[in-house]
Amino acid sequence: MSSSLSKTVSRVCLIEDHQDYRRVLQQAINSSAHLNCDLVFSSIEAFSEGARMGEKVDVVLLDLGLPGMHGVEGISVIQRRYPRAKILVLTVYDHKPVVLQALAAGAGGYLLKADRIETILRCIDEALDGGAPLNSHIARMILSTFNTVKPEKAETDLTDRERETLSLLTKGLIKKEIAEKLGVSYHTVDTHVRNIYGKLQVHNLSGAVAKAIQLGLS
Amino acid sequence: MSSSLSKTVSRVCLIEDHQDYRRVLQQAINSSAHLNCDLVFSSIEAFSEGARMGEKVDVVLLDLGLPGMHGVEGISVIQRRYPRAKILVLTVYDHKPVVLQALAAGAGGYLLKADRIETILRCIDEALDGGAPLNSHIARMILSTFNTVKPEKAETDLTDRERETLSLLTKGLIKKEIAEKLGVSYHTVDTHVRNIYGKLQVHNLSGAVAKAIQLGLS
DNA sequence: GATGAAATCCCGTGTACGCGGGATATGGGA
DNA sequence: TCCCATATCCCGCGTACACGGGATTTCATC
Repeated sequence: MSSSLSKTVSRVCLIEDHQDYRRVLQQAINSSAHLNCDLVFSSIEAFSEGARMGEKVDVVLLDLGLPGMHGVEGISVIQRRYPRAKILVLTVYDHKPVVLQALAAGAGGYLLKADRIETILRCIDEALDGGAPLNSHIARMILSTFNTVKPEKAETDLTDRERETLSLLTKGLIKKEIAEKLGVSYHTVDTHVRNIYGKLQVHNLSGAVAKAIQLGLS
Repeated sequence: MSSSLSKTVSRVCLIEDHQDYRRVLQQAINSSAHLNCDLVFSSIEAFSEGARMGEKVDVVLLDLGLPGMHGVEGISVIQRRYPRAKILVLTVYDHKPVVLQALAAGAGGYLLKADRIETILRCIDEALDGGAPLNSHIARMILSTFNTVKPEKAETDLTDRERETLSLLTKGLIKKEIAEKLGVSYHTVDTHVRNIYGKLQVHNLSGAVAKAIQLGLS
């Protein structure tokens, strides 16, 4: 019904190694009147060879788990080739580190293969409309990174002075500097640090600093 | 068609000061067979008086811009009263600080009043289903906070070996242990660490570990 | 084949740290 | 009132670290 609106047809690029899924998705996209998908690749390497700069591409659907270069690294490759395209990750991976890496790399959305085809099409439209489509569970995962600033306070029964000392350690100060800053002797700081070791179950500064930051005590 | 499924009816609480919008929304929710909305308030204060602990409430739709206590602070009030309820912000505010504050406070989703009523109903279902419904533009805003976390990748030009060494340092290992783990001599590790100091512009292990974790090199 | 970056190895010196032992003072709770 | 956690201070020993000098090998790129 909208073939006359050829000006508003958006072009989708698909990078996916599973032949069957790729074909189904491509057909579904092409059956959408305002979408066109004639650029399909099965790896980042194939994309690098086949995709030409300056082509009009609006949305790239990118699988992670590809043979060869992993998708997360591929995001920057795609961005260089198609600076104006929205890159939507479409994968089975729902593990936090991967998700956050992909988003940090510049993904404009994150969908899961468990999503229905119609949902994916709707998300493409959402991306074209300036949005950032996210699978519900991915969205929840992202929100959880905002709340989890205070995860476990059970182990964190440090005293005020210990907390203060630890905070300065995470800034790279040495004990002597901390002593001066807090207006106490080196030995005091040393004792605090020892107590911190006991409570955090570490036995050197590196470990204490690592735990401190990971527990959000910085 | 599902009034017989009364067991699966979910209860929605609505906190909104605009009378008209509140009424329209309440009616729309109640016209949904599996949703029920008989708890409506026009401010956090009214909510505090009227809402009783222990009530079955699955979703709270919360306006920000309320008279009296601002919605963002209200989130924790609601959480204390209904610890198991999902709190969905529904407002006109789309400014980044407000959004991030609300999410950090524990909001389980963020919708805009510009969204259509049907969209809002769908988002309620999404929240009930364990998801985190976000308005497209809000989602995009959140993603943008991930991209801007990577300002200086110029400093992060560590070699593979240096990265590996740094990673083990963040686990609390000492140089000797790292040497054994990597199958090299202590001196090699020592050199790597020196180079890391130069590249990260620190001069002790604590500082290196702190920078590593903060830059996401762990 | 030269260049250079990366990874590997080594020595020596001075300093900071880890930890074993202490001690004193304060303040709140049993 | 006594006890205990907290915060403060001190000594000494052995070890790990920081940093100044070196060096060789590999490997890709020019």
